[in-house]
Amino acid sequence: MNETNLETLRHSASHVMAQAVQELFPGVKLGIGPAIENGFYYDFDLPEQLTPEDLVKIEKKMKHIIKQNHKFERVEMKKEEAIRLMEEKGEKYKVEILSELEAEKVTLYKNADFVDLCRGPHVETTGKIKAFKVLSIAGAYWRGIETNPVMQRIYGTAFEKKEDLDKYLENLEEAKKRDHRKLGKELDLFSIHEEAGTGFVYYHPKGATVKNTLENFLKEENLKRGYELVSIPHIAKIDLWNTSGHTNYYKENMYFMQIDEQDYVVKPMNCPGHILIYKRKLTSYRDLPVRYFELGTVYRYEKSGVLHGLLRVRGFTQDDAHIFCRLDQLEDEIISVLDFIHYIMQVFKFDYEVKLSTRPEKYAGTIENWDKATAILEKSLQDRNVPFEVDPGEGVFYGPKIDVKLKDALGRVWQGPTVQVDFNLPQRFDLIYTANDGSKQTPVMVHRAILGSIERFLGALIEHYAGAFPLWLAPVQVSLLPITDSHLDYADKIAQQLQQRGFRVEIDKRNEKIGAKIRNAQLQKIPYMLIVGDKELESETVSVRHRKEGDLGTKNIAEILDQLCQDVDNRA
RNA sequence: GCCGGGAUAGCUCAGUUGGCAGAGCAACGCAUUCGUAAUGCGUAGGUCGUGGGUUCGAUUCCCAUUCCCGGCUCCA
Repeated sequence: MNETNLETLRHSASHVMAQAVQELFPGVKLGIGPAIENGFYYDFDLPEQLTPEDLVKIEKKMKHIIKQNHKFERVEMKKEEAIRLMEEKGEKYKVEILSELEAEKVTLYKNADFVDLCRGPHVETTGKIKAFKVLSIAGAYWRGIETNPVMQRIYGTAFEKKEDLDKYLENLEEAKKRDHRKLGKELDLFSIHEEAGTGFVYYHPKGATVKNTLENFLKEENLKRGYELVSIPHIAKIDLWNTSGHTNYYKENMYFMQIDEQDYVVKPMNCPGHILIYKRKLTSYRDLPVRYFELGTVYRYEKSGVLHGLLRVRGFTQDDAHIFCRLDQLEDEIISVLDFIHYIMQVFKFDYEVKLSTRPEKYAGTIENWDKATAILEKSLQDRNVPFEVDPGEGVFYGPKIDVKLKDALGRVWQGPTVQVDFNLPQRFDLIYTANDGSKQTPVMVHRAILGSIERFLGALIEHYAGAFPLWLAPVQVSLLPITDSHLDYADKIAQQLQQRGFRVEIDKRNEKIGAKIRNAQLQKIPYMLIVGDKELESETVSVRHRKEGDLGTKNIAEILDQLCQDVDNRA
């Protein structure tokens, strides 16, 4: 079944659901019921609050309707006539939609006694809907506008075949198991504390190890590519943010404080800081491009309801860089950022999709510059044979951008790297460089982040790997499992040898049987377990067990070190 | 921020129609010294998220508040 048909099927299912709800709860007012990416929903205005039990009833009723195999009939009528019909039925939301339609004639779809305003198309009969499930209830503003009344939205999904539905439901289960908040607790990675403030992350030793490993990796990769490390304070006087314009268009997200009758801001972004560093001296055209990199921690106030584990927080660290260059250098810079992104993404085995966002209605700078920059972004993508889609008008007001969406092991999509051209800040801060003719010119600025926020990326990584980090990232890389207490000294000796080579090692010294120690190490998703008993002690070896491959047999120290080094090098 | 649901031991959860608070895992102790996913016995652990109210008595009912969960809106 192709996508259009699946959409039709799901949309038809949403009609059936609305019909079921209407039969079960007379007096319900209908909102809208579209097909969405993984299913469909329908919004209802109901005096009583729906419960999970109601969902079961609704699903039953739907099955009944489907069994009766009603025909979906297309009815065309004049708009006024349709408005009258919906007014009679008391469907005020439908009337609202209809009166905003410009067409003279509208279509309605009818199955049995149920009529709904709808563009269609639909499957021929309700009986065509075979594999479906009602999933959940949630509140949703009418037409998505915050000031509108809240409706009850019921989500469901439908597939052509039962196998597809089952697979989807299994996928949902798998996603639940991989939830980074659950794994974060189970693997002792991080916590968020009520008394310290929601949205602020505390990394435990293991989580901090992963974060630190990621950060070191990024630093090295940035240095390799000609970026220079900078570092800026977390607080700056409000004047800086007045110049940058943030106090204007970003103030809802900023933390303010007053000290000695001076207003200060906790930085929500790093760019103004990097700009001050650029401005410390006169820059020659020969010095460009200047590339400043920082693991910059920023603080942004986010509405309480949007916070979500590591994925949406109030304090986070960006792998942020700002490139100051001449317009004629822009293309090369963009291309090398694209290569950089590609390299990093394949390290983590993420597939990705690319979007090019163009000029929005409100914008800073000249149209000529916008067109030039957009053309350069486009050309760079073509140059590297990166397939991309254009998101018209989705650029930031200060310049066009390239957004990269990561696809994880379950096929879910995450916001990833971003590359943004900026004409606005160089002007606001009067950035200049001296051109070869001695004139003062304004450089172009590029904002880019590869991982985006370390917090969000780490959250995505946990789910991508289901908590089983590859060896180079694993907080504990090797667990030594002595068979009995008499092997503790030997385990210590091996551990020291591995530690000296830079590996993160742990010894399970508990008075437990080997089965229990293995189980614990497996649950902690530790890549390598080294079992040591009498045999190993005598022969100066270890028994190697890999968390995925199981028993790998006996190896001597040189062999296991070799294997570990290989895995780290391959980032396997 | 908005709508709805929640908060009980370190973790996962049960429970009280208002009357001394429960299990498994983890921790600790003792025994056991064991070969590839859980050895046995015992000990300790709680202002039942926080603040008010109703009541002879509140973990339970009511109100407020904080935080969490599912969405909406917004976003890295």
